[in-house]
Amino acid sequence: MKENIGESLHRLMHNYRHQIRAAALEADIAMPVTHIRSLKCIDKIHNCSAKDISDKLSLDKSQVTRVLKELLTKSYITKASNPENHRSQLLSLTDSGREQLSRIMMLEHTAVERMTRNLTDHQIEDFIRISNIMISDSLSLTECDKQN
Amino acid sequence: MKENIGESLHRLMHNYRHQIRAAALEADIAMPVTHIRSLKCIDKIHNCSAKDISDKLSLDKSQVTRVLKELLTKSYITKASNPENHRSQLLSLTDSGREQLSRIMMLEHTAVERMTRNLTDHQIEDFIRISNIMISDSLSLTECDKQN
DNA sequence: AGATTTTGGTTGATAATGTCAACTGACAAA
DNA sequence: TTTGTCAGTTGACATTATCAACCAAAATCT
Repeated sequence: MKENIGESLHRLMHNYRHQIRAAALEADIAMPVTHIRSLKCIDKIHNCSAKDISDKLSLDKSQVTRVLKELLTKSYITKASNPENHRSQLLSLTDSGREQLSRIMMLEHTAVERMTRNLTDHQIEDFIRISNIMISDSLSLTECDKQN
Repeated sequence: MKENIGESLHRLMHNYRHQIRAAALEADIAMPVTHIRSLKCIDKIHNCSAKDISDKLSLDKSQVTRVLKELLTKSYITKASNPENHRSQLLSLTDSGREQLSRIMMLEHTAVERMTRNLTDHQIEDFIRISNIMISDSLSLTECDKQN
């Protein structure tokens, strides 16, 4: 039974991305999922840094650098140097970024709503809880990885 | 709460792949996850065709063609023309493919075992059941897509 | 203080995965 | 026989992931 977890994950992931992407296209918003996730992260974390994104989203630092570069050129975010620490940088959404994000959030919400329409709130909570247990179990094994 | 499903999925997926890949590397088996999944599919489905793989794994046909080509050159599988239908092809594992797969399955098993070590069997079943509901819910919305 | 290490971020290179459209040959329906 | 569908292939490209080398700021050590 356990052996099926991998396949379930793959298929679920695939469908989830597909939903999000399709919804975005329908609304004439063309943005890769990674960019969306990054925007959300910047919105959520006050004075967010690239490191924060890399940590929260499990993305490689280099990937983050590139995503941020694109978000910058599209003027969805701004980058300010941190007076407290000149290594890091303070990221924040511009008005247009915030606006874009809120449109995306609505789309995502309806997509998730569809995907979960046959689930009870209880099941959804279970699902997230179980996911988080598995995530932290995997992480506790890779703590030797200084990467990311 | 529901909004977190996406992030949970991403992180879980990322960690799962990482585990599998790390385990494979440790055992000197270098094979992309998609190839592994395809091998498993061919092993599971008797007289498997490329279409079967595309369907079961939610992979694009073109992706499947390329994966099969590589598996062929590595002699993990064989391709025979179907006497019943000259459009499709019968895929099957070679001895070396079968051997490789069984080694991988052991690795994956321990990886999954680790990831789920703090979960009860009941929780795992729940997780898979809920996943499958979400998958079929998404699929029922994209049935207009003739692609894949 | 000066030397060393760590940290946050950047760049380059490349692998793996996903998506789309055009195309072939075999088959099916009309 | 024409037309349409199906399984698979190919080309082109976008997105995501991984790794190593690198820089400058900051923390640590001695």
